[in-house]
Amino acid sequence: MVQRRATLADVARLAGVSSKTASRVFSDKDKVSPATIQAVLSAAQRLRFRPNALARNLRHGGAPHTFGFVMGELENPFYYAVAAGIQSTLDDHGITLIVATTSESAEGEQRVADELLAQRVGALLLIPVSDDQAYLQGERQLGTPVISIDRPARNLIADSVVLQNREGARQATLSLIEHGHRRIAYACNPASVFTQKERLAGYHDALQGAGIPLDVRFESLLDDLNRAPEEVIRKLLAMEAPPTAIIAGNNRMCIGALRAMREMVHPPALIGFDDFNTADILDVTVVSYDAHELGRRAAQLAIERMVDSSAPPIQIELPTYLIRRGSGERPPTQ
Amino acid sequence: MVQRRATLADVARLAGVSSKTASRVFSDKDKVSPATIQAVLSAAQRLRFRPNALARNLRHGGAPHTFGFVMGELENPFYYAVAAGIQSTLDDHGITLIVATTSESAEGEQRVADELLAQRVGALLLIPVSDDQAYLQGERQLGTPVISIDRPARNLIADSVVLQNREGARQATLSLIEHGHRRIAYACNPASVFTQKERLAGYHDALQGAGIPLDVRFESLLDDLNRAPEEVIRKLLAMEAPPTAIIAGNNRMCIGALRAMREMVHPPALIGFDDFNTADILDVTVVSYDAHELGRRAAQLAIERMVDSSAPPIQIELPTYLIRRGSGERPPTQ
DNA sequence: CTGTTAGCGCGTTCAT
DNA sequence: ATGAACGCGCTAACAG
Repeated sequence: MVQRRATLADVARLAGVSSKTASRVFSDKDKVSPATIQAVLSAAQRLRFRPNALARNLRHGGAPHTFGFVMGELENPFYYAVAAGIQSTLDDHGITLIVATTSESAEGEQRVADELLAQRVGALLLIPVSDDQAYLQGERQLGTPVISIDRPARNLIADSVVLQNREGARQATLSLIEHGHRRIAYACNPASVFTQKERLAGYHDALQGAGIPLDVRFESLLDDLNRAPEEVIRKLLAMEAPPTAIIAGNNRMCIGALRAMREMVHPPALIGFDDFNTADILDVTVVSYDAHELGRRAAQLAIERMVDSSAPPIQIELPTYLIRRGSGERPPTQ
Repeated sequence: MVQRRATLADVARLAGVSSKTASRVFSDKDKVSPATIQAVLSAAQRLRFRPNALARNLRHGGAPHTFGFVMGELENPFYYAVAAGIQSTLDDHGITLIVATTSESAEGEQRVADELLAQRVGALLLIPVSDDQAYLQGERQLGTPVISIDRPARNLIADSVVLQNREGARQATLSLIEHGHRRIAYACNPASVFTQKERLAGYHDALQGAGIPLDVRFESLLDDLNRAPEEVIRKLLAMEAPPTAIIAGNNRMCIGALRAMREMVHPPALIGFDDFNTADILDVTVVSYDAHELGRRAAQLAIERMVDSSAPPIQIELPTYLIRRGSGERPPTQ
């Protein structure tokens, strides 16, 4: 039998007090006599009372101590580190984080963001997957902080916390050049997203600075979504005058590269973007960064915006670090 | 300037209709004339109206099309896969998933679970970290489905979806025995959680079945939370008459083992529990399973329970598979 | 320290 | 096809 859920009024009745007094027990504990508190609490327990946050937040005009986080790619460890970073900062401020996830589609993003905003969360953090966040414009103007993580929001004035993608890729490329490479390929997939465009630009910067012409053949495979990462790398290495060094634009591509190079006697040099679990064991040189910090900074920004939502939007850029483990320091094989 | 947020009444006024008519546009679209719909929608847009889910759900007595998921360990890739599995099933049913994360503490679990329930989610999925879920008892009796994932709930009658941990560990151990090992260690940390106890039992089953006595020295390091995984393995291998094979009870321990064995000429055999990203590249034999499926089944169960909450609780067990990649097939070195 | 009144924004009666 | 009034559960304001 589904029994009716107990309300504050029920609890109050059982405890022999007014509903407001009962209410106070769950918020303003201070101003209630100990005896009354006891009576109310035991009544609540008997009735299995659980405060209705919906009603409470409705009354309060929102849920300012709950932040929402929209996460697109559920399978990417990087984003969990971001989530953990957000979490840790919010924990210190007594703010609850609710994460709404989607299966990585533009509509999905908007749907869950709308859902969170409909709950009147105090602030919204998101990793954009759609290329248009205009739908959040109104919300921001109503004072809800919106913070974009990893990529800037598009068609929306919002704060953002991103990586120094361009500089990171430039340094990786430079390091390869210093180790004698001249045929260097950048591989990624998809290539059309912000982070990849930036990294690609950094790669170009370095080549140009060293007077190395772009080899357009190497770019022919960019953004080939139909091909598995491993295969993209194989194709690159099967060219004549193949690259002697490869920069993998993300985690997945890097691991694909490792698979492709598994049985090669003289594998090309490899630098990955994004550190990973076993990179040290596999001696993989990577462009690393503090994903936790990305989340922490975003959360801090959101909290600051709660106080002063009219401040001009800012963009924070976090540094990257080249971690040399061997794979990126191999000299050219020919 | 923080302007007041528009309500349905404001929209109705601007559109020149009653608030109920405006309301219908956002729910019962069918029974409103197209012209009115247009008028209301454009008014809504002008005012940047966003429906207040708090009010709506309050009226409805809950948010049945939103499920909550309590996830403890944010850093464990296994749980992302579970989350993704849940998501994919809920997507098919138009249900939104909100994930509340905790910093892996018992109080954290209860706090976020309470928060979710206070939002009156339709169902609660959780990976227990606390060893007592009695606090959810009342909720389940009120008809909210509670599904426990990876570990059964304790002191709570609830459905659960778990792995065949014991059988998986038994098979791994058996395989090692068949390859000639007799000094086999099981390493994990923490060891006090359900999954590890089960796996340890499976390991014991296999040893006993083969008439191999337990070597208590190998168990002395179980649950040594002060020691990093890598160090636990080092300690094991530094014993006299060390194990010739190791079963790592989870991901972290397995990677720790790989680190510890990195420079060994004749590393012991190794089987890990939980598959991971680069296990194929590192030739690591693992006990694998379908983490996605774990999430999907849990979500299905929750949906079924929404319809019939009085059905007796069931426990689903998902199989594990030994994936032989080399590390587990090495013969004993002495 | 405690009770009364009113209303948060919406949707469910009933009417028309 | 549309509208009026009431109430979901809770708390801010004001008593007392």
